[in-house]
Amino acid sequence: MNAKKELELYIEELRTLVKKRGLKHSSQREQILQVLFLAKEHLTPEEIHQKVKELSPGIGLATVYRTLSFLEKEHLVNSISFGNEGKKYELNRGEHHDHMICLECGKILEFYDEELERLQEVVAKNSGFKLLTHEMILYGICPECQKK
Amino acid sequence: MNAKKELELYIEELRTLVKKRGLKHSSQREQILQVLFLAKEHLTPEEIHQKVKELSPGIGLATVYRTLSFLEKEHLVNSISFGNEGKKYELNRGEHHDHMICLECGKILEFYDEELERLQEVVAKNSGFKLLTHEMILYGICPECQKK
DNA sequence: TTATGTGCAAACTCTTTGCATTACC
DNA sequence: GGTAATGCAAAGAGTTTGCACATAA
Repeated sequence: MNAKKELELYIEELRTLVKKRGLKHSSQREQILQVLFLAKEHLTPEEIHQKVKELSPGIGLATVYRTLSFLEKEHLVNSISFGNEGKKYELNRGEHHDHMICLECGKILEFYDEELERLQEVVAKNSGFKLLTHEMILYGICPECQKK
Repeated sequence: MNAKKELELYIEELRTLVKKRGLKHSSQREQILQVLFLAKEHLTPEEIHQKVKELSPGIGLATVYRTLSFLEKEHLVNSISFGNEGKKYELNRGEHHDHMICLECGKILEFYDEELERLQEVVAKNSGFKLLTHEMILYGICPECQKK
């Protein structure tokens, strides 16, 4: 499937969802989704605002925040926060993953390990805790920065 | 070892550290450490400020922030942040653990699982990532809230 | 005595909210 | 036409910073 078609699927999902909630569609929300779709990395609200302004010059930062809250609540995007550096957002592409963050260059790597996921379930169950979601961040030095 | 003696050890550690850095001791820092020592749960800077004011009524919130930064940098305390709810601090009692947070009541449970720790090392190594530390938070519903 | 720590207030950053206006259905 | 979404500006919350004064060494 090519990227354009894939993007259309996400937008379709957004339209369906908006309708289901009795809300109205807006080009701003669609464009924010598009920016997240095209992003190769995790973006801050501010960065998203900058990029969306190329499509809708007049868009306000508040709209970005409102849209991100909505999209996150509806699980179309995920956020990751670390330290005091604020939240960063990424499109929820359906495949759960966790993150490694390089303390040297700030790069965010993604990973997924089935065994780790399974063990978390076990640990939670052993405490009588009903696991809904989790966040695992490994901090360290990425391969490139180690070479330096 | 009784609690009083244990606290004195932490304070001694603080004094040593302060000296090593060429800094000066202060009663405020000592009392913030004491509040963290006595705390049964993770505290926000604001909560710490409230509690320390019982010992030093005139202490300023800025001092709490400055001290927490210092203590965290020196690994005498750990912080945990989730969502937009700001950071919470706990005394570093030397035993690493991770957290489960109840999305219903906000309670923070601690846990430690050797196998999970080991697997994280493996996963990082497989990516050529040099693991230094990590943060794992399981979100869900605690046993008490499930009963309701 | 001299450099560090503190308290206070102002400044800053990130995020949310109120309101008049615009856009969707 | 009626309701939700937007843009703007102001307000909030949390945290940091500058500066004069207090305090430890």
